[in-house]
Amino acid sequence: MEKFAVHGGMKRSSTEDARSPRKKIKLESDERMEEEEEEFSHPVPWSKIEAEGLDCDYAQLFSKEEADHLFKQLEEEVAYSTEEEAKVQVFGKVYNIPRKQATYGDEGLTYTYSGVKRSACPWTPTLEYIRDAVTKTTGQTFNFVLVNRYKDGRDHIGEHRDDEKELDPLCPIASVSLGAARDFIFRHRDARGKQSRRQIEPVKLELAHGSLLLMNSPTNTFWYHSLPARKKVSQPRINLTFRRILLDRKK
DNA sequence: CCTAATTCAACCTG
DNA sequence: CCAGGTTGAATTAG
Repeated sequence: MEKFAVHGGMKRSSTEDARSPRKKIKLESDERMEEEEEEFSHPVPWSKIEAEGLDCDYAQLFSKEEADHLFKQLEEEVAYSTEEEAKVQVFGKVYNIPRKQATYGDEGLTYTYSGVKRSACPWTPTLEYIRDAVTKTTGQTFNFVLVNRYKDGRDHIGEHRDDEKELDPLCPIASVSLGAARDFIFRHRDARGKQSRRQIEPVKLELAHGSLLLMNSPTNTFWYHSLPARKKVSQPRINLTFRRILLDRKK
């Protein structure tokens, strides 16, 4: 079978990379974090992940220490939907989703997940901090984040595309991983099903603690992705997918 | 008529 | 042969 895609390779940032140890994160409860100007560009080595119709960039955004701290903060701050609220109905059957979810974002934004519309909670300090770190390294801005928490290797998500109508199709989706490393698998839409006319290998990654995966257009048009169960994983993982949601044109 | 996310079973691999 | 991974089929209402 195919090896996992190689990390490290070409870089994307213009600067001469080199891991400058980044400043420690301090999240004092009432202190608004002001980022200094010198923090504006974070030079981070990127690896490019490419296939037909697939275009992703992967980087280690946070050091282990920073990522540990952020994980802890999120464990305290994030309020997930209850099992009751998160039930999903497909083909007439009701399921508990095998993970926990929360939605945060700018005021008034709503997110629809398999028919259920929920409004975004206001940003927490840690989520804002991470959002801004992503913006600094990518130049992209986001108004929404979907938080998924996988309590161990049995929690997972099946193959899907992030093709919700309300998403800005040209804005990349930025996926930040904290906690246990998990496999992440892309499959081309034409390579699925019994008599798929095309034989396209899946693209497999491992998403590390503190990493950032940018999924650029048109990846989501052609490729499904999943986070499969991994029985040997016993620790939790929190995934943040930052998105740009188009504002509803109110009539 | 079209669209849904998950479970499960069957097959594959080490 | 077992455990675990991978794939595809099944599943129903609005």
